[in-house]
Amino acid sequence: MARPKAFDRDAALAAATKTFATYGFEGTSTALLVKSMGIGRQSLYDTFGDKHALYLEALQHYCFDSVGQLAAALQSAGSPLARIEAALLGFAARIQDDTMCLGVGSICEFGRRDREVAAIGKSSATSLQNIFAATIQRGKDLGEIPPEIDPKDAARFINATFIGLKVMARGGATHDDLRATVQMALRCLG
Amino acid sequence: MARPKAFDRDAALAAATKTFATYGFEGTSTALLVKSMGIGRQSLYDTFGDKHALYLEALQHYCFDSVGQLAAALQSAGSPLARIEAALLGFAARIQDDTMCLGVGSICEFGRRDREVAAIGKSSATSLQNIFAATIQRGKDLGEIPPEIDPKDAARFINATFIGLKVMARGGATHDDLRATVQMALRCLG
DNA sequence: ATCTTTCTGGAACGACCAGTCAAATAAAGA
DNA sequence: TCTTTATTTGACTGGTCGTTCCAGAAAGAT
Repeated sequence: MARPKAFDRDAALAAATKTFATYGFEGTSTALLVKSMGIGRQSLYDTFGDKHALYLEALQHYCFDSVGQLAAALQSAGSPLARIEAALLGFAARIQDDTMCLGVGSICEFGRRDREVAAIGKSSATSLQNIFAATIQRGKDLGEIPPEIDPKDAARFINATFIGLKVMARGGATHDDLRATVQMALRCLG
Repeated sequence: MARPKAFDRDAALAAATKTFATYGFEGTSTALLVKSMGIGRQSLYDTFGDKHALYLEALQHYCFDSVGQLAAALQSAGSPLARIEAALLGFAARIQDDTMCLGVGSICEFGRRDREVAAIGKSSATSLQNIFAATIQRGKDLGEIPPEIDPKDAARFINATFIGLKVMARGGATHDDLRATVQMALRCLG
């Protein structure tokens, strides 16, 4: 073994994630990445491959983390409806410092052109909707949510509203606007 | 007066709009614009200024048209709820040929960094939500929508879901998925 | 038909892009 | 301490970016 890396790989990846989330893939130059990650150019290429590979890894990592955090928030004890409300609002609040949700950003920027990006997006959307569906099922079991609601449809709908919230937050919507929107969405489940 | 332009300005602008909607601002090169618009390089710069000015004009035009079309669809006679459903589905269906809604795309790509882009987005979102609110008010008057619904909140919520639908369509959601999602959203108003 | 004004198309510009190379540096093992 | 191996640093590459210049072509006005 020889000289170890002088930077924290995870921290560098997190910085890249934030930069990509703010400026998009095409809007982020390698010079900006090098600067925001605080590492040398060659270190970037040695450690992460190239710009596209770095983007994929950032996206993968971001989606995995986000779904995990939302799962934790949704699966904790308490009223399922209240959990959903808190999870959506908590997440949307993080957008407001001018960074987009990288998952939504990647879909908007690439659509289905980039197969790898699309696969990550599709897979994490499925995971997230499964978690929403489980929470909704729990709400049905508890009698909070009426039995005629199909958990899969409702989960997809909640995800759609969630995406809309993130875009609105990116556009500068106030926290009050977001909260009122979430409360309207939850009416459907009540 | 001298030689008239050999191309249709509106058609060229429409082509640019489609290209921007597909690849985003940063993802669209002037070479691609020249090709997709079917005009010469110099004609582009003489007629539209520069790439950014062309983007702004395309965005403005697109938002104006879209809001107008949605207004027409929403204000036509018939059940307000059915009008909303048809308007949302009709619009989302147009996304599927791998072009994004340019309005949503611009917010996702730029956030609030570009003041002019943000202003267009904000203004057309307000217009659209006013139209939704009027339609919802009409639904209340007709007794289709319960009186405790606040039209402004409901309109913002419908817009959020609408944005989510467009992103999902861009990501490859099926028409059935979109329809089920719209129907869930309309439950909130019923 | 000629003039004048505009449009057109191709070549060219400097700036910046993503990515590479090689010399210099630093840490671990002998 | 000396070798080995990896990381770092910064200069550098070919290519593409948005934009402009220029010469030629075309159509209304005279």
